[in-house]
This record gives sequence, C-alpha cells and structure tokens, in this order.
Amino acid sequence: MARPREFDNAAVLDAAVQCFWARGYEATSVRDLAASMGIASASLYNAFGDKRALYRQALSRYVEQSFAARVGRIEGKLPPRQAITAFFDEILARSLGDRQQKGCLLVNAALEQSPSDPESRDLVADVLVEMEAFFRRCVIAGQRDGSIDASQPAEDLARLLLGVLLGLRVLARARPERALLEGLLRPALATLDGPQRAEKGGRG
Amino acid sequence: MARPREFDNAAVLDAAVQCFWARGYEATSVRDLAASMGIASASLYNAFGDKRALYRQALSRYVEQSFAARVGRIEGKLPPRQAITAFFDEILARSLGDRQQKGCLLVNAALEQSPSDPESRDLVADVLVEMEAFFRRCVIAGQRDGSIDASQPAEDLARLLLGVLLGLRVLARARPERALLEGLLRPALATLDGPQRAEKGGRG
DNA sequence: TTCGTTTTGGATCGAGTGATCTAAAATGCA
DNA sequence: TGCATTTTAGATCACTCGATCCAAAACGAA
Repeated sequence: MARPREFDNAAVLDAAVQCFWARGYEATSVRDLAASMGIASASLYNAFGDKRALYRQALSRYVEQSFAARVGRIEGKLPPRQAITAFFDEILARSLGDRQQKGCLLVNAALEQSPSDPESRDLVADVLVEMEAFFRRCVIAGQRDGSIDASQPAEDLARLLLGVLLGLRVLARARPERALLEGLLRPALATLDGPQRAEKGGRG
Repeated sequence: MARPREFDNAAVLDAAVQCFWARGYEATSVRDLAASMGIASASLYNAFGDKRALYRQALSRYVEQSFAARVGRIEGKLPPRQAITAFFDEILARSLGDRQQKGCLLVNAALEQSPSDPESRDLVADVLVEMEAFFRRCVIAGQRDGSIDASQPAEDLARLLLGVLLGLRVLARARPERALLEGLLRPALATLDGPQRAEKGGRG
C-alpha cells in the first residue's frame, strides 16, 4: 500500500493537550505544537486538520482522560454521597498539586472561546451538561438512600455542585491556597447533609 | 509648552476594555486596539506603554467600574444579608443580559494568565482577595444581626460565596440559562439562612 | 511670529503566524 | 526488483504581529 505513519496518534495528541493546557489556544503556535508533538507541521495538518480541529480533538481527549475517567472510577463504585466527596477530593488534590497552575483545560477553554468557533463552544457546553447530569444522578441516589438532604431539589443541589466545581478551578489558578479551597468546599458539602449538622458542639 | 493630547484618556481606555473583554488578551491585536480606541498606535504606546501595560490598566479600570462600583453601591446602603442578595442579583442580570457572552473580564483574565505576566496575575489575585473580604464583611455583619446562620464560620461562607460567584460567571459564558444560574444560586443563598429553612412545607 | 516640545498619522521594522508545497524517504503489493 | 501511495522534513507562502521611527502638525511660551 503505502508508507505507514511513524507516530502514535494518541501519544502526539497528548502532547498537544499539554501545549494547549499550558498556554491556551491563541498563545500556542503551530510550530510549538509540532515541536512538542515531535512531528513536522505537514504531518500535523495531515493527521489532524488545522489548528482549531486539533484543539477540539485535544479538548475531547482531555475530557475523556480527566472528567470521564474520573466519573468511571467513582460512579457505581462508591455510595452516592461518598462519590461526591471523592470527586471533589480528587479535584482538590489536582488543583493543589498543579505547580504550573494550568487549571482545568475545559474551564480554560470555556473562557477562551472565540466568537467564531461554535464547535468547541458546543463541545464545552455539552461537557458541562454531562457534569451537571453526573452530580444530579449522585444527588438523586443520595436523597433516595437518605445520605443527602432531600429538602432541596436535586436539580438545584447538582447545579450548586457544578458551580462550586467551576469556581474552585478558577480560584485555584489565581490563589492556590489549601485553606481557601477547603473553606469553599466545606459549606458546599455541608449543604448536602442538610439541617442535622450539629456535629461540633456535641449536642447531637 | 507643547501640543496637548487630543483624546480623552479614560474614554479610550474604556474602548480598550471592550476589546480585551470581547476577545481576550492574545486574540486582540494592537491594531484592533488602536482602531477601536480611535488613536494611532504611536499614541497608544506613548500614552499607555506596551500592550501588556495597557491590558493591566484596562483590567484595573474594569474592576473599578464593575466590582468596586457595585460594592460601593451596595455595602452600607443595605442590611448585610440583603447586600449579598442584591450583589448576586446584579451579577445574574448582567450574566443573562450578556448577549455577546463576554462574561467577566476579571474571570477571563484569571484564566488567560500567561506564565510570564506576574503583574496582572497579582492584580487578579488581589481583586479576588478583595471580593472575599467583601463577602466576609457581609457575612460577619449578618451573623451579628442574626440574618445569617452563625453555625458555620464566616470565613467559610465567604469563600463559598466567592466560589459560587466565579462558578456562576464561568457557567454563564458556556450555558447562559436562567434556570441553571438561579438553581445554582438558590441553595448557595439558602445556606446563609441556616437550618431554619422550612418555608415551603409550612411547619414554621 | 518664532522656538521648543509634544502628539499625530502612517510607513516601516524584523520576527513570527497559520498554512501549503515540493521533493525525498519509506513502505506494501506486484 | 519496480511501482503506486503515503508520510516525512523543511523551505516557503502571504500575512499579521508588537513595536518603533519619522516627518508633519499643533500647541504654549517667548
């Protein structure tokens, strides 16, 4: 047939993820990308299309390997209330261990959206819908087994968790302080437990 | 002495704010800026320094005119609990009325930080500290007058509000849906009211 | 009016941009 | 061993980038 491709598609895509993650879309040049991916620019265009198409593929791969993988690791393996805690524990650890303060590529992408790239805009919105759905499933299951307060609608609590997640990732980029992030998380998770929260005084 | 400047400094700076707000730092060229500001690039460099310096000045002006002005409009004029509600009402209205989905320039800046611009990074971090302090003042005052639940530390509640604010602004850019944003806000504000939240059932 | 100073518009700088092209290299099939 | 096909590397495209320079223009002070 023909000459086979010399590079591993997934591996070079991971390198592209690192580039976009560290510098954002606009500040990353095709030359940066090709060099980091270890391929020539002609190969890049041949394999991935143009820069925007590569960005979308990198974004998709990132989502698969971070959010989707995390959900797969947690959901069903843990009781719902603990699944939520475990989810945020992972986020907290990632945020605090992020020496370069790259944050979350998806959140970065959400805010760097160019008006002329509806495709990646939709991609981001879709993932945010999935995140909300994951939280909602957890909250509904938790309300059913009694581990989560049922006095507020599951929809609202799920949206709170989504907002807190996004806020956490923004805050972590600008002020990666453990006390700050844990302080933000504490009342958010306490809300799930509902009004029976007298744990410190000793009365209950 | 010499030829006076023909343009109004504050006015052209506002135009620069609009540019950076709509397109972000990297995607905005000096030519875009000069054209929108209605001045020549030489005048731009002469009056504001280089592009990064202009960005920082635009960011400062934006913070003054949005966040600082909002706090001045609200704090002291309203009781603390209502100040928080009024604050988020304004944010909600701004987010839902944002046809271009530009979001908040400060949040955008927080996530577009380049590793090589510590000055604007510090600027963003400082404003986030101020935001946290504003929320903390409100919460402490509210706990004192009984309008805010005192069973959780004011520091934590303030951090929750900061996180929710940031999360809201991220979410609004990707999914500007009223039900979503209000749903996120509802449990967050309910947390301030504490455990006596049986309002719908009618028990008391 | 004349001089000194500053701003203005526009041309221009070298460097870097995304993207393409060409030709050499590398394969599988005949 | 050829041949068709694809990938590779690197040169190159026109263009834009941030920044600077220069001469003309516009003032205030003398």
